[in-house]
Amino acid sequence: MADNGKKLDPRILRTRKLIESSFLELLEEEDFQSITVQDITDRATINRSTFYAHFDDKYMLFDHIIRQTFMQSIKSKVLLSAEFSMNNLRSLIIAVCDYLTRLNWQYHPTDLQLKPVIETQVQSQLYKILLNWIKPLQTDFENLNPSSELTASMLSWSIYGIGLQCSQLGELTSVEEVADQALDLLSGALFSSPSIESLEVA
Amino acid sequence: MADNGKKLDPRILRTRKLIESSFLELLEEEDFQSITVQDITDRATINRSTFYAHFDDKYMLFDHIIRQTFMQSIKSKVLLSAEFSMNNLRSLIIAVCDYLTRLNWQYHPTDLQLKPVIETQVQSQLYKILLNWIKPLQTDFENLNPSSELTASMLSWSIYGIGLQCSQLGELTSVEEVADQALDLLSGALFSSPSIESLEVA
DNA sequence: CGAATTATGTTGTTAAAACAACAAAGGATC
DNA sequence: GATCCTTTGTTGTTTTAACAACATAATTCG
Repeated sequence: MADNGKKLDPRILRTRKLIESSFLELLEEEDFQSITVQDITDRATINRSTFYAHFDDKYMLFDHIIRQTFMQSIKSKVLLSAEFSMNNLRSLIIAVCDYLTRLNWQYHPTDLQLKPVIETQVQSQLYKILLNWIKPLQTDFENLNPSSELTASMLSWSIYGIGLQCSQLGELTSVEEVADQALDLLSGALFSSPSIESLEVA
Repeated sequence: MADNGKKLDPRILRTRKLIESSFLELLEEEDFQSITVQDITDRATINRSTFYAHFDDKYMLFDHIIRQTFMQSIKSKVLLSAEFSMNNLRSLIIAVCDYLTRLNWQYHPTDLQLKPVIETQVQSQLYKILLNWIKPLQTDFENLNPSSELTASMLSWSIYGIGLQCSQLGELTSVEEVADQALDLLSGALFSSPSIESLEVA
């Protein structure tokens, strides 16, 4: 999605992968704050200054990691090239719940400042996915309300909220159950929209 | 032993390790002849021409790998810094048998031309080890017969022969049993030597 | 056999990583 | 608060790896 078309030097790819995997390993061992850039580069067997040629700092690295792991996780469970449908929306919701639940288990709750980073990345990626789904439906009815952008924005935040709720409930409630309840609410809102009212559940 | 005291560039170490591990992986999947330099460098995520900056060709790489894995295996089972004794000699014989037996299982018998490479490396490494053990014993009796060099040479070839025998017998015979039989023969020969006749079994 | 493909080894140029050294910010300790 | 020590981020230079292009074996295959 944000992939550069250029052929990247293999050394760049290797170095980035080394940084990413080292960082992910370290995150499972200790909390974010106590990890130094030197720790990361030591494990990656690269020079510290090389790190700064790829990332501004460890916060930017975390930002990148969240975007990457999120998209990776979503791609394995949802067909992003697909069209907008209640079934696809359901898959997306469940995938987001899964991802955020895993994060909740994995990272120490001491790293409170990481939440906004996760929030921003997850929401903005969801927005892009949803807009790609919704946009084609609206081409025949240009300039109608609500706009694709507004719908995508509201949906992305809703789904993020669902995922957050899900991750806080933990394993107590079934993810599918929560997703279906949320879908009921969303369908009511969506079917009042003139451009996507033809999408009743099959 | 043959380690260079210089601090090597981390990139060199990383590249070599990548080449070595890729090559070892490929050797478990297919036979030596069918492996190309490109195959190795593809898996190692390095450029083909970089390979030639480190090794002349894949034969030299194999040579290096044998030396490396042999010494690694021996070091884990025998104290190379120790002095010459029947017990240490026994450990060494068993370690060589183990190594050659594993090789026999691991590599395809189609690669017949690899045997001389293995032979040369194993024998020459054994020679170095034995000479380091024997040399100190002879300092008091310089220029006596047989020389340390001759003793080390004969012993190294003997042990290589034992290992070869062992690897051909396979799992049928106990390695320890073969080693003890060989030790009986060797002790007879060694105790006629004036410089190491004081080494009777404890 | 002869042509086509594939693998090998080499070279000169370009891009990336290593390194050392630095100033400055942050934390810990007394 | 002053001091020490660690971490951060930056810079200029050197070394290594990538790349492309080439000539030349070695294989495959019609």
